[in-house]
Amino acid sequence: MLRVYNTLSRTKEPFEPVHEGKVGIYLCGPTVYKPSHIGHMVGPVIFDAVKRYLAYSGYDVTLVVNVTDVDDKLIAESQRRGVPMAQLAAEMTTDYMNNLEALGVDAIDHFPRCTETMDEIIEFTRTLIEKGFAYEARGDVYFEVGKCPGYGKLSHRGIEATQGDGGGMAERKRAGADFALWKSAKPDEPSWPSPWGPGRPGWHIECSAMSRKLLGETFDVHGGGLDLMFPHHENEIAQSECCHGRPMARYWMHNGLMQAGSEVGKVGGRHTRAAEGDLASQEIGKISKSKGSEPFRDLLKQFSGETIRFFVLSTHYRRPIDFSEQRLREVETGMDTFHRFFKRFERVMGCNYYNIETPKRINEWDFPRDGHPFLLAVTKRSANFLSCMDDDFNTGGAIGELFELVRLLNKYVDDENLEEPENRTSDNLQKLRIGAKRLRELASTLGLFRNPPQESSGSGDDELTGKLMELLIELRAESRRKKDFATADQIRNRLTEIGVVLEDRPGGTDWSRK
RNA sequence: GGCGCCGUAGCCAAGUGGCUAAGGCAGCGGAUUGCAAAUCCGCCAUCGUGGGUUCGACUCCCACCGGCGCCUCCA
Repeated sequence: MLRVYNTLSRTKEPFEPVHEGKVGIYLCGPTVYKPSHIGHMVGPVIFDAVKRYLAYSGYDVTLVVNVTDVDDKLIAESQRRGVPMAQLAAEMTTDYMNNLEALGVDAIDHFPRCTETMDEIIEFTRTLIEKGFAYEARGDVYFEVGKCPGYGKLSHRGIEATQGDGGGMAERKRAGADFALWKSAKPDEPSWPSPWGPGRPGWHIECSAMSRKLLGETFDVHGGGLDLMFPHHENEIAQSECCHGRPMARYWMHNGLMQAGSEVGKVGGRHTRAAEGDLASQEIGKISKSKGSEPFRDLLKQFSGETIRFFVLSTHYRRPIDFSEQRLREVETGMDTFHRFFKRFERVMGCNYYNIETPKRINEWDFPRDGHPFLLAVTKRSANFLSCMDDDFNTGGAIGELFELVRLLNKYVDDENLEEPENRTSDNLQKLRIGAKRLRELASTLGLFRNPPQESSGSGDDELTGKLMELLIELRAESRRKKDFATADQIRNRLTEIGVVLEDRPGGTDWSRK
């Protein structure tokens, strides 16, 4: 039974979608005015995994992530750079999409743009005026917070605590807490025609309009970073619920924010065991435009998207996570265990791990329960994995079970001595396949290990390198046969120095980089 | 000041009112190996501090200390 933590109630609640078997998720996406940094990627990675798991659990899931391509920051940046806003937005949207692709985030169904939702936004705004929840003031339209019963129920604030007069427009508002639905355009600003004159949407209204357009008046999950809870989400609720007279979303899920030490941005450098006191003294804080942080695409030069994905999912989504390159390196080391097993699987089975077909839905489990200890252990760990995920998407705990699964698989290969071809039987191969399949199936729900990592493609090295390695390995094998270990070790040591690792196995010697 | 979060081994990180407190990284010992690498086995925590509730708390309550977020169109 899946349980989800709902910010509205501050408790974990049983998950019951509005329409049986279907789930609609809306996630607040980026304002595309600058290249995205790692903080922007946390939400997409988490909700991509949430969707995968829900789909695996049997739901028909629709995931929507909006792209804000009209906004004050966008206008400011386009003026600063002397580039049309639409062009800037297009560039930054491409950057964002590339980053998502690198992370393996491909479960998002719709990316509505603000500029493409203008009719709905205007319509929404007009309805709010008609219903008396909003008022026009010299070309602006404001939502009247005082008219909205229950305002503040998400962030648990009273209206009196929600002052903040924006920038200079306070005198047009009836109350300080009122917020803009529509902003009149200054002469040099991009604008869209409206019943109130040329202007652009306020920050919050697009989400209300888009979510209704794509998911309906009441949908299942609304997600976003913790920092958006107030005022953004609070205002979305006010707009949508006053307009529709019914709940906007059943579950509000807020992810913790990525934090960064002063280390962020320092690429490369020494990474020998960092001195103990070093980390403690670092200033930790939220990643934001003011603190600055490197564009995500630059981080991708150092770490694979999958490493970053693994890193993000290794912590529970509601908790803050500290970014550090050292951490990422450690994650890489951990992931190697999986990648090595996948190669091992291929050696033993003669077929590619990444080609194993896995069930898309949990009810398609086809696990023989014949009481074999290995299979029983695999089943136990698989069940634990599901329990973790069912408990408010505890991806950290689930990943722990994944490690247990690889251990079990490696142990089985060891115990059965499957590196030696003569020990392979259809029975033990079959069991190994079943176990590996389960690992792949579960990891897929987190979006992990779906495709081979870049490095291990083998084709990355040219033909000459391959031939030369073959030669060296052959020479070394010859030396070993003659018990000339000095020469054999010299070859291996020299190769280690240049970043090539040799591994001797029953079937021969393998080499790999790094 | 208001609202809220967090403090589990050297580091990261799950979890739980009583059963061996997951897992990862690092480290140590062992099996394996000509030696390695990889893999496997084993070792490595009384859960910030002080009270309280309870037959029993790391888990619930209170206080304190320490770290952090929002209250500013920052995911």
